[in-house]
Amino acid sequence: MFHHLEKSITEAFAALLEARYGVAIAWGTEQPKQAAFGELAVPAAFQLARTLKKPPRAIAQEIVDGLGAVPGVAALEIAGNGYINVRFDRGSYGEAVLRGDGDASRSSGGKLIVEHTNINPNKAAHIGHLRNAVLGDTFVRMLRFTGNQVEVQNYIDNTGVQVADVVVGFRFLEKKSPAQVRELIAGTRFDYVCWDLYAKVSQHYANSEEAKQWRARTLHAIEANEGELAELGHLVADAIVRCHLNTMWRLGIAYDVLPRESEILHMQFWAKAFEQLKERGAIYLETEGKNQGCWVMAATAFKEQSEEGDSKVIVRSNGTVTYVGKDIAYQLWKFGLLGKDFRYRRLQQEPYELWVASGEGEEKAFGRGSRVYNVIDSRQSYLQDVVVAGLRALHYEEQAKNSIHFSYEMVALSPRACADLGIELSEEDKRKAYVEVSGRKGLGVKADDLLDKLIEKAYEEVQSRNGDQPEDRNRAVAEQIAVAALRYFMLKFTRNTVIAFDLQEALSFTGETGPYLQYAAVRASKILAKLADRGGAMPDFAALLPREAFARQLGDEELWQLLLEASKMESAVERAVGSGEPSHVARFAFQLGQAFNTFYQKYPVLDEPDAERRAFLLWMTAYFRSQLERTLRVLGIQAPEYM
RNA sequence: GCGCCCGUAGCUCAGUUGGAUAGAGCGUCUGGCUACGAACCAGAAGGUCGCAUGUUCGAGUCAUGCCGGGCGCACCA
Repeated sequence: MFHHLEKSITEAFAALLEARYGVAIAWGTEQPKQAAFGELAVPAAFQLARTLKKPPRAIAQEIVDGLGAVPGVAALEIAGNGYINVRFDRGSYGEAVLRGDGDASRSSGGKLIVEHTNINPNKAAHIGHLRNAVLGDTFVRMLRFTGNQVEVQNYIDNTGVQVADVVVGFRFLEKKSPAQVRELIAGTRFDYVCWDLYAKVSQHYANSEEAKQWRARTLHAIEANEGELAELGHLVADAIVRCHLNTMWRLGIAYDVLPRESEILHMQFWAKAFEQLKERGAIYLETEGKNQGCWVMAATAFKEQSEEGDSKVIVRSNGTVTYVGKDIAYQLWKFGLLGKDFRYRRLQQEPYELWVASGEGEEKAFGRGSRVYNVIDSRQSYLQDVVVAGLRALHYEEQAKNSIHFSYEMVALSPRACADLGIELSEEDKRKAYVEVSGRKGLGVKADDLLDKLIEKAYEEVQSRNGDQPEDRNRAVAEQIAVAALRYFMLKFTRNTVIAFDLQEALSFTGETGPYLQYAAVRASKILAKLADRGGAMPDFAALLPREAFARQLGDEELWQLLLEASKMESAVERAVGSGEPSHVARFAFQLGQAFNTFYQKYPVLDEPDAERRAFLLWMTAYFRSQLERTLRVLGIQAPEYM
């Protein structure tokens, strides 16, 4: 509701400023520093003071006089040096919230594509991957909440070096046949087995020339899709993808489609992109220097300052394409610009509808987005710049502008967390503020381990408070709490903050955490449940609470502030979409939880003797619960029935 | 060397695109369960917003320069 009224007030101001001063820009509104100043502050007079050469206060007075009555506004006050503070008409505001004004989400233009997760399918997912997936999934939920059509893609690099490394481990170090690997897949935590094997292989490379040849051979076999090595590659990648999908689904994370590197390769996506790039002069064949014989893109395309002859290799001198080249082809496909498409087959084992790219199968309308968000960590910003430059060099200016690198900083481990996890650190690492996770060194926290640990801890808590409930029910609640704790922890930091992962902090259920939010929602539900227990029915709020009743009840300053906070949910999500910051939704959710807990503490709803007040407090409770649950849903957190 | 990011309370972090008296969680200290469940609430202590210039009515926020830290800058992905 808040954003609804805010918008109409902003428009009223803008119309007046336009008519009176010929200023076309709609000055934004702000939150007053103190709640006592009112609900909105308009600083327009400050900006106008410069051009009009008049004191801001005098201008503010002119604006207020000229504006007259604005619907929904009780008073306009001039404060400080020239702020115009707006006070809402509380009665009509309450009535409008009850009616549900402004709750409907608007829909916008074309389809948005969000690509996230993108984990190499060669080992278990770790906390770094979790940040990517949770950020991406939450952003998707935010976009959908604000009425956008969104397609979620999870790109699978099933033919890359990392998969090859694990195949090398199975085939050459452990001498395993495809049949034996199949047994491992069926009988073990296969992603965990590969986690260890990958670290072992990486170590082996350091002192073995022979191993490096194994790698080259394996990579070639996988790319050509021939022989036992290629078979092993498929086995490993497909099995690990399934593990990743399971891990992510535990957190409520789902995808629409899995484009795969193998199809990009075998369906000649690159060849098509290569034609375009050559044709339009986006890349050229280098004839001299260190990159002689390579097709390169000039650095001037993607760098502000670049040295003479500086360039990025797209096609190697041996004719093979680099990762960036493939990524350009893939990005073109996402916008429907490639002139080629995948076929798809449905993955039957998944609990939701999911399609995977395939050489043959059904045609589907995936891709063809109007805007593309790539959730990729900030270390790859250079490569993302090159991809965008590729589009620009092909004269796809519009699509280049709509290619958004949704970047985030890495998750590292605090030295204390390493100690907690029994990870040995070098003297150098111990002195650092944090230590980078490394799959090659096997250094990190597996996503499922962390989740299991959280569930175990949550279960103890739930069990101690709800010993009378059936065990499986408590178990389900514990899982919801663990997911909330984990997701909230990943979301509470802004994207460009390096998270120094601390196990003890991540395991905490008190303070600014997911469970805190769930607890507020549970408390709200409990009041309403208790009402039913005592034989009371939910009143007809519309009949009991006319505008005058709202005006009376909301005369209580504290209750007014609480209602105001709850009604800001929609505008909080919209602002967060605008700034591209899921953490803003998380932060709002926490404030909302705090507001409800204050309400809960101060106003005993069911014991309220006055009939109108009781109805009002009950309505507030129901409204709070609804807003809390809606916000949690955007964060991908469930509200348990009890906890 | 070049590019990007960061430096705010003891610790971990916010700060709504330049606005009014810089906030939260954790930790510390004090108080609150005869319950709509205390995974909570109320309160206290805690700040030279890295340093220095500048821009203007106004700077944690913008510019420049330093200091300190991180990450990139492959014919790897």
